[in-house]
Amino acid sequence: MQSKNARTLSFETALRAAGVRMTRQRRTILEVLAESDAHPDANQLFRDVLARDTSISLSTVYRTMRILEERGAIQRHIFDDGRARFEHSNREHHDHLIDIETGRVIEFRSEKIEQLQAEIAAELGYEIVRHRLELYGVPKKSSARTLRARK
Amino acid sequence: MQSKNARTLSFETALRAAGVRMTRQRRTILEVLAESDAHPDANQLFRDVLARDTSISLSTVYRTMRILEERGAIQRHIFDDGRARFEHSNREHHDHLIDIETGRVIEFRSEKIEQLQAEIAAELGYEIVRHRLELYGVPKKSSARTLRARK
DNA sequence: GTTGCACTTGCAAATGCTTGTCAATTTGCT
DNA sequence: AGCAAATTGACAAGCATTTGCAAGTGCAAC
Repeated sequence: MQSKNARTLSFETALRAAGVRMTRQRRTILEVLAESDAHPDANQLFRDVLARDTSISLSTVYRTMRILEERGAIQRHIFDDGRARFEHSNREHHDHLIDIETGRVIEFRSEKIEQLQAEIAAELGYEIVRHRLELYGVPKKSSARTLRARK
Repeated sequence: MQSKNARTLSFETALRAAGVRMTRQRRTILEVLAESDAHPDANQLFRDVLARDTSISLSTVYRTMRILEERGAIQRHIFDDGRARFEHSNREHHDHLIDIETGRVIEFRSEKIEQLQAEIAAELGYEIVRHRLELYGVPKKSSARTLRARK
């Protein structure tokens, strides 16, 4: 509770410093986004936000997302379904593994892959500005992990 | 010339075997796609195709792309501009490096990265069905490659 | 080569997500 | 409190892509 507020507040402070006015709508949207550990799309976010404040429009959700993205406060991901999904920026960089069957999004990070990417780009004469790595998969029936978990 | 026809023909044969009727429109679209070494989007493809046959509609391009994708004959990529781009499947798997400044798409392949991806997925209890890896970058001013090229 | 019918096509209208317009409201500064 | 500028909600518009439908075409069987 306390930590959640702290997280939201620091978020607000940073945005205020960047010249973003704190409106009731934005505060609510930020709260919802801060508490969500998923990767909601605009509509999902809109619905979640509506549960707390019935006077927020979808336009505002989109506008807020755009502003937050420009300020670097959030990140926009577009997976294979074509819709934009949002998540906080104030966390470590990571890539995504998407469960094709359920749509669940799992985050992961691999230093090795990051490094290899940089090497490959360098070989091609490029410097990476950003990248996108998404793995689409299905749960393994009999992975080592599953077997271990069964014991 | 000869090889181009051969490529297009084998393409046709395979599709016919898969139960796809060969219409004038589809043949033209396939030809254009087979000759293109770029990653055209629907509109670009449409324009290229129009140059050979004025009686082909954009709908047909889209419909054909969908059918070819379902048959595994082509692959669909959606980069950061949000539009779908198409390319032949009858080539080795590869990933993409996109030049942010020019939009140029460079293909590359890394066995190591492929392997790492599989390992990561396995650790998370998943099996990869497909993946998407895109590097967005800018040309390096002074890479080893550039220096070498200057000599 | 003709026939028949399911498959295709072009066109226009519809879709789904996202952005733009604008009058009315709200924010943050003084 | 008072005001300029930023923000909002409602709705229209934009864009890539898909779909409904009437007319046209490929191709397997005759």
